[in-house]
Amino acid sequence: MCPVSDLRCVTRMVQSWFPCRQGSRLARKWIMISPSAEVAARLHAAFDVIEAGADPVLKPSDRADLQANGALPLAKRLGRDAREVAAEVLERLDLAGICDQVELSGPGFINLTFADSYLAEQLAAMARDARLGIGRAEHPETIVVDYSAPNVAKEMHVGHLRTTVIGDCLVRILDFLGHDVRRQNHIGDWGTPFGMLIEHLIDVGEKEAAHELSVGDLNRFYQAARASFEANEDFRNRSRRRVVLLQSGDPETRRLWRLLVDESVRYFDVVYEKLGVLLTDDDIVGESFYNPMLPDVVSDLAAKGLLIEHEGAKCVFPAGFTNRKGEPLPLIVQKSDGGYGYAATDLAAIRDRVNRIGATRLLYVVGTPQSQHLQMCFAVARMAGWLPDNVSAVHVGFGNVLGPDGRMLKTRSGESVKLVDLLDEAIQRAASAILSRGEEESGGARHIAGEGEPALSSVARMVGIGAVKYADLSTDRTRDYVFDWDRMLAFEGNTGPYLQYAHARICSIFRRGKESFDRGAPSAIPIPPKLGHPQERALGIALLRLVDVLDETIATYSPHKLSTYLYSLATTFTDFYEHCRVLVDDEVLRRSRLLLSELTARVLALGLGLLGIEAPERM
RNA sequence: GCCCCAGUAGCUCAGUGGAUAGAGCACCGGCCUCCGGAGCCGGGUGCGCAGGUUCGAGUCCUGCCUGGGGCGCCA
Repeated sequence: MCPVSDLRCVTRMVQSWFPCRQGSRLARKWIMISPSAEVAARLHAAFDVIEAGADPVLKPSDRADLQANGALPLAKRLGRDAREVAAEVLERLDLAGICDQVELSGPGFINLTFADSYLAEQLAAMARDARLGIGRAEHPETIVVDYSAPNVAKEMHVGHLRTTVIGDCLVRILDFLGHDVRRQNHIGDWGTPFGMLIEHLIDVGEKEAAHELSVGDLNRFYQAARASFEANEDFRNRSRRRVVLLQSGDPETRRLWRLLVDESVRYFDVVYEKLGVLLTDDDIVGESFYNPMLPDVVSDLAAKGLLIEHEGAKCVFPAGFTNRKGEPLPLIVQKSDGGYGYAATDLAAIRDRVNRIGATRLLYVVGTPQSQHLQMCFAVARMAGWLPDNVSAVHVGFGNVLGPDGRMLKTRSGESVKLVDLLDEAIQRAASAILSRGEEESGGARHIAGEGEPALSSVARMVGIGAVKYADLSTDRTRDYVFDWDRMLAFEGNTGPYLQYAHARICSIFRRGKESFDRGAPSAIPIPPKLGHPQERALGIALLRLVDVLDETIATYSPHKLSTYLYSLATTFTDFYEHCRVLVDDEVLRRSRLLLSELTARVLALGLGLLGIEAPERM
């Protein structure tokens, strides 16, 4: 199996592209800008002389720009003095033109300070590149991302928020890094509930049912079906017969089923559109798609001798899973009544994704409660040979969305919150936040007021949806997080609106200075910026971390690492902005600072874009 | 009972085995004639508990405590 760190191709590429004294290999189709990776490559070379493959343990430092701690563990292994080993590394270390200070400190730390000229050149190169120095993967993978997965004829609720937002973010980043990303929306469009739903559809009338479903009144439809099922013996019998008809392919039943699916999908599209995610109808590969493959899944498992019949059910017992009595825990593939469990569908999906799609990596953006189920499916798929060693499967799990009371977010009446209601409230709250800022002396709405009502509603949508997404993507996905309107919509702190505002303010500097830039194109002023002030230098270094941050973000599928970086970049820019006036008379200095400002805006716009958040130029 | 996840400042959260654990919010006191206040400076006995590994532990290991979740035919 590929380790997760395989996606850390970015750093590895840099290391292989910038080896010592092999500058000719720089002539590549695209560039990759990462000063720390450059330094790492040279440190590796120096450490290799002492012990091949020794890790320099390079980190950002508060005592210099970078620090290499690798001499300490290496000295320990060799039974030598750490300062002595570090000194030997320094003798072999060639950082000419890159660092102008390299010093040995403490018990064996190596502190490294970049030469301003090097940083300035790297920033100019970053500005020249439409992709801001982010290269494409040398060996692109085909990566399936399974996310969102709502159920037909059931409301999309707050529980679908995280999978959809996180999954979409990972898709955007992987795609940007040059991988072949395949979105898979595994909707719940099959199973016994459809007998009940189709019978209810018949009772209500097709036209009325289609209307209810397409406008998003899914809860009422589902609950009414459920109520009939529980209250009415005749309805129950009809429903059961209908399930049999559906599974046997009865044309009229299939037509009614298709009606349910199509109307639901139409509604999902409305929600996706509002949320601003990439998912389209082409990404829908529902459970029904795998239905014809299930018998083959079972027979193949049987042929491989993995299937064990237990209490009438056909099961596989992967090693390492036990139940509450300590007995082996089965993955039930076929139920005792002959029906297929969802495990069978998941196994069929793995086979399909590996064989038909040709995936080398499978990501499942699914809540942590499903962890055991997915691990069992992966284990069985490996036993069956459906998941070869060169294909990895990863559960990208996430925690719950909690209300202010610290419990799962619910409405006052205790129902789950409709996702579409939540999004509408976000947009409405954003609009009033923007308007109330406009009433203050120098606040925001007047800056877009001239563009009329559509501009306000457009910005409100970007800010409101962005706030919800950012709140979700700015904390470690494995933890639960508390949903708090006031905090996520604040223009201060680590929030979406703050970052959007930072971006808009930089755009404002350009407007005032009668300057402009194109966020998706090479800069018009790709000059090496002056880094004489500490704040200019700090901003430059922050900008040059972008590639490393994306690398770290995708290595653990943790969007919050990108969020944290963007926030720190914005605060670093604020410090620069306070100390270094951009629109000065000195033309050289003005262009230099405009370049730093432009790069910051472009990094913010790109980073927010990768999170699935839009960055308006005015707000 | 077994397994998984989480526990860091009053609150919400960062924190690659490295040197003195950081932000934001809230609170108090000062400051700023300035590109849209994105403000600035000062004010804190915080890593659930106890062991262990290590030159070095918020981070790794073991046990416990607390909270959430999962544990055979729903998906």
